[in-house]
Amino acid sequence: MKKEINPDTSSLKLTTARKAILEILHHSKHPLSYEDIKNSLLMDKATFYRNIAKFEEEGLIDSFESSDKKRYFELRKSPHAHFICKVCQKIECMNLPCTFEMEAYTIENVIIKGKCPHCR
Amino acid sequence: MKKEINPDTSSLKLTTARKAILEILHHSKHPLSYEDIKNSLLMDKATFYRNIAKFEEEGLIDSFESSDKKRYFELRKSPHAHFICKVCQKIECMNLPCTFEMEAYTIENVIIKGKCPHCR
DNA sequence: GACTTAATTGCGACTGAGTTGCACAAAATT
DNA sequence: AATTTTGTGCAACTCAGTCGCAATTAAGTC
Ligand SMILES: [Mn+2]
Ligand SMILES: [Mn+2]
Ligand SMILES: [Zn+2]
Ligand SMILES: [Zn+2]
Repeated sequence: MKKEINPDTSSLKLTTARKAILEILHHSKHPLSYEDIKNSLLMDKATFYRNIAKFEEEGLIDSFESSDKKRYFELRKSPHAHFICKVCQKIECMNLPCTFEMEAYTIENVIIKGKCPHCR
Repeated sequence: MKKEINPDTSSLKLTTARKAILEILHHSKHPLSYEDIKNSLLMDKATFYRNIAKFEEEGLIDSFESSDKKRYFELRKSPHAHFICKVCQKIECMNLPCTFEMEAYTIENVIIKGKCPHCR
């Protein structure tokens, strides 16, 4: 029997490396960078980034760049904005709907930067 | 007579390099990266980035990172969000107020990513 | 104007997150 | 089992941005 991550749409094999990445993202309350998790990973960083790219193509995860020049990854869930503190760099998932009146645009990602309650 | 960029708060000398950067930013309708303007600049890129850092300390300009891993700069004006198209990478200043209910947070920057009217 | 000095600059070397080429390994297909 | 496709480790690479340092320049004082 073929083991796949998303049998309906995907042709990705469910490898040890992929399971490890998805497992870690699954257990995190906020987006993570490669730096954040490299010590928990046995795979090479090229493998990590290549799998991240595949996951993103499949719509399994989302990512964005922070002000620290790193990319942050999380499993795709219901759309929500992210807050990045410019002082402590902490990233938080914000569960406010924040609708914009931008008819002609497709919004995929909202990032709010500023100072968190601790840092201001 | 002392020539300063912002006589009240700044100790920055008004050099040719600084005038050139501010002049270019002043005439742009949207944020620019170093890449965007390097051909119009005579200064070294180290000089450019060092001056950008000073301007930012002084609150003269704002910046943010796009998905293309470049930083974009613009003169500080009335607060507004930016839209970045994930397909064509075009950056637009959005003049919608978009208020969030985030009492304890200080919002300095809002970036919306998605697909622009042309690309979706 | 000429003199002084701290701020600014150009240059080249460096950094570090992310990417790529390639040969080898593991699945899947026949 | 042989072939084809997909995934992996390793090392080399890319490229926006940074840094150390010696040379230059803006601005204050005479
Ligand atoms: Mn989130
Ligand atoms: Mn703007
Ligand atoms: Zn903070
Ligand atoms: Zn577009």
